[in-house]
Amino acid sequence: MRVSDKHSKITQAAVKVFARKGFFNARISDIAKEAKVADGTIYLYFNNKYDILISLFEDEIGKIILQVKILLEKEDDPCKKLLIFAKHHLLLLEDKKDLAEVLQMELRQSNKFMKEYRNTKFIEYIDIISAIIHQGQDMGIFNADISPGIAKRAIFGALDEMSRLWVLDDAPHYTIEETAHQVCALFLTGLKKSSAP
Amino acid sequence: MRVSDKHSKITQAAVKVFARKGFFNARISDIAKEAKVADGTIYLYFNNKYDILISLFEDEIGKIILQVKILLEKEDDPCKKLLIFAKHHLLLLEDKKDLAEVLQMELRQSNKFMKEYRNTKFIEYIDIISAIIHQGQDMGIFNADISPGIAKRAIFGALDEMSRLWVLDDAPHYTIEETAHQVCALFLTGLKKSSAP
DNA sequence: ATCAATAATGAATACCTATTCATATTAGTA
DNA sequence: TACTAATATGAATAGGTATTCATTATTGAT
Repeated sequence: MRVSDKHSKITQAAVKVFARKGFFNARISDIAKEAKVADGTIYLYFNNKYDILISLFEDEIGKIILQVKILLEKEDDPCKKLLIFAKHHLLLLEDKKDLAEVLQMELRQSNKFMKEYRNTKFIEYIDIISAIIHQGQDMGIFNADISPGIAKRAIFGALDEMSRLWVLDDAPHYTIEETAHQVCALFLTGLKKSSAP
Repeated sequence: MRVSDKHSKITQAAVKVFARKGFFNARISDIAKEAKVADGTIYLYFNNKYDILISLFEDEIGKIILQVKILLEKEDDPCKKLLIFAKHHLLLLEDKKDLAEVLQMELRQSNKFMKEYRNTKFIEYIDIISAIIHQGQDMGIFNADISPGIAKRAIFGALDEMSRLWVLDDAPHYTIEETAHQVCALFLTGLKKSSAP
């Protein structure tokens, strides 16, 4: 078995265990059992428990960034780009529920206790949104007095809160498609009725 | 010293300690020391460590709900109501940073591992937003095809993500006032330039 | 001042788990 | 096949902490 296979086996196991029990309640032995390796083996591939979480995050969000950037390349309209981003973000919950839960709940919290970890991957991810907004503003489609720095956070926060709804709730009330459309409509045209009916 | 004083002393100490170290890294003895009581005393007022967190949440969010509802009572315009809510939400970070951090980071995570805890206080809090949206729709000011159930989550998520920015980042780039206005503008009028200039 | 409650204490208990490392297994090579 | 280096093992280590409870202090009524 190639080295990378075992590394990835442990990562995948960790995703499952962290999703099920949370980072702090997860035991190294749980992860080892799930990955079908000995406890000690984990320390041949990771420095410590935190390192598993960080490493997992870097790897997985890296993949997500690549995927969504490829999808966005093909599109020019910033409105449609936003919809693509929203759908892709929400789709993670359908495709990789465990991973979505870990990114949602665990990573964010751990951030706080690892100030040294600057989490550049996360910044790279949300900067995809601000790039879309900038483009829309440059094209004259989007309102120029919206701050992309605030809007990117607001949009990410909104999408992420929708995700949390699904993570916590076993019976989702809306489909991903529907939710993505609603959230985009909200951010694109706003709550207020357009003054010219 | 009245019973309720000690209960509240422990709660306040727990807020500080949870904010500083996080729920899982916080020790009962840390809380006891901060509250200037013996470790065992805590168990006269709370069943266990989780109970401190839950209890703290119920008490504090209860107060917040009361406060914001009083503020909203005096206002009729749903747009202004939204701004009041947004400001009030963000203001918590200025007024009670520790509490804001705990509500932000700790509680949410713990939720998942306490499925039996339905967190009705949180629901009550975000339902304030959907009530505002409903009102705006009834008054014919807000677009009727926006789902208040989705919009309440999106707006809460956006505000909460802005909060997280401040919790994690020591040097905030925007003021609360500015952020509240930007977020409200985003949700009220949207990114797109109005088609009738 | 005396006496029950009532409240508070903090050392002891009882249990848990990340990490290490001496040992064993496997893979690669000649 | 024999040998070496690279991998893997899992029991033992070393450290940690939520909770309990026998004891002590406080309170308030008589």
